[in-house]
Amino acid sequence: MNYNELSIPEATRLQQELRKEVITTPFKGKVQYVAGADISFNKFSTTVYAGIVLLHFPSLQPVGYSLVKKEVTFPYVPGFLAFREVPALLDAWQQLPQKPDVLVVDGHGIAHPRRMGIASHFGVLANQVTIGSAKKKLFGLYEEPGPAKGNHSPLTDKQGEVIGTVYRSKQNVKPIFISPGHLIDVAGSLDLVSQCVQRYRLPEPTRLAHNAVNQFRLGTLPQGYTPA
DNA sequence: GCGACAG
DNA sequence: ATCTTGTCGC
Repeated sequence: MNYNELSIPEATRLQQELRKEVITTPFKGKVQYVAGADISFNKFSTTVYAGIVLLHFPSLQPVGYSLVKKEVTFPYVPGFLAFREVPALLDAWQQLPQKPDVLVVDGHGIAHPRRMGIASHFGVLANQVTIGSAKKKLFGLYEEPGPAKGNHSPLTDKQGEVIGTVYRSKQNVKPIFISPGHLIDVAGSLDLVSQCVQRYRLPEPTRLAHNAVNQFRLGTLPQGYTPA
C-alpha cells in the first residue's frame, strides 16, 4: 500500500488496526547487535534520506551503514510521522545484510495517542524488536526527572498507565523520551537505551544514524551498504 | 474555542 | 527536520 495516497482519517484507521499487533512483553535474549534508524531531508523537498547504522553491543562500535534515498509526499503531521518515514526505513532495513537484535528508532513507540508511534509501526511491519527514543514529548504526562545523569520518571497516559520513561541521559541536559516500540517492555527499553548512552545526550545508535543520514544527504557517504 | 503538537 | 553565530557553563 502507498502511504503517500492516504488521507489522515485513513491513516488513523490503519494505526487503529496495527495497534492490535503491538506486543510489549519483556525481551528475553542476549543483545549482540543494536542499530539506530533516522531520516534526513532538505526543507521543502520531497526527497528523504533514510539510514540504519548497525553497532556491536555493548561495545557500541559501528559495524556498517545502510543508506537509501526515497521520494515522499505524505506531509509531516504530529502523530503520523510513520507515514512519512517508515517506507524509506523499510528499504534501508531490507538492504541491511545483518539484522540487529534491537533497533532504536528516532521518535516514539507506544508513547503516542493511539499507541502507534513510528517505532511501533516499523516494529510490527518488520516483525522486529524496536524501541522509540525521542528528543521531545508527543503524548503523555510526567514529572520532570532529577538533574543528575540516570534520573528518570514514568511517562503515563491519563489513566495512569505507564507508556514510557523520561530519562536524563546526561547531567544538565533536557531529558529524552524512551518507549517500547514492539516486542519489548518499558523497563527493558530503558535498560537497553541507557546502556547505549556514552558521551552525548542521545544514545549512540540514533546519534550515529543521524550523523550518517546527514552525511549521506550532503554527499559525504555513498548510497547502499557500507562496512564501517 | 484554546493549547499541544515526534521528525 | 534544516539553517546558523555567538555565547554560556561544565
